[in-house]
Amino acid sequence: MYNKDNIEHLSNMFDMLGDANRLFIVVNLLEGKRSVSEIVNLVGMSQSAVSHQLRILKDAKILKREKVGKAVFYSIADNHVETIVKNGLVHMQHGE
Amino acid sequence: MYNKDNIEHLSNMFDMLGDANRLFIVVNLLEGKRSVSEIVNLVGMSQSAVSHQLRILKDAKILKREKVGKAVFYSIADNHVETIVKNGLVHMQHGE
DNA sequence: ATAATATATGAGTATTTATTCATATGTTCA
DNA sequence: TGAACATATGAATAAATACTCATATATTAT
Repeated sequence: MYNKDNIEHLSNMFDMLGDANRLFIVVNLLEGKRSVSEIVNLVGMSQSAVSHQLRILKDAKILKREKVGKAVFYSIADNHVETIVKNGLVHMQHGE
Repeated sequence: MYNKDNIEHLSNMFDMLGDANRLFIVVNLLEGKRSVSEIVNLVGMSQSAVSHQLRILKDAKILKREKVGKAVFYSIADNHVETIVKNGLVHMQHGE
């Protein structure tokens, strides 16, 4: 049977991806890092709301943060996240 | 870029799996169908709480329901769900 | 028909969560 | 230094959520 810690960890990850706005952000970051303002434009939420969500995603280690001048870039933290999201998308596209 | 409907659909799915108790139920069902009372014993929640969550999972088409006598069996609805959960577990087990 | 067992459900409640609004912080440029 | 820009943050609020408790429904057995 499966390790309960793994399950809890995985459920946290799914929980982070279980919000359409957050998932939309993460999916867009599959193509590479983006600044906060780029993300704001893509997702169509307020700057504040985006910033709050980015903090949540960073704290959960779904995203990582990198500051360049006055801009801040976010990108996907590791390839586990990337794979899980990509796998999910593949399954969505194949009907049902 | 990715279809917004797919993303929303996928986020719903992640949302369903984003609760440790629900994910624990689903993971246990990877091994096959289980009755409600079996699930109650496995997960250690009250019968009522389990029943509520099973209904949520069934409505979200994560699980399907099958009645046999006075027992009700739940099982994973389709192999998309199965694959997403299994992939997730694999990634959890390989460190991070 | 009644009791026993299995599951479901509705109401109520407490907690979590996502947003907004206002403002703070940090950085570059004039 | 001060204005302009980019991002972050705290408080407040509204909505969603996961329980519990009590009870309903359905099935089987006596």
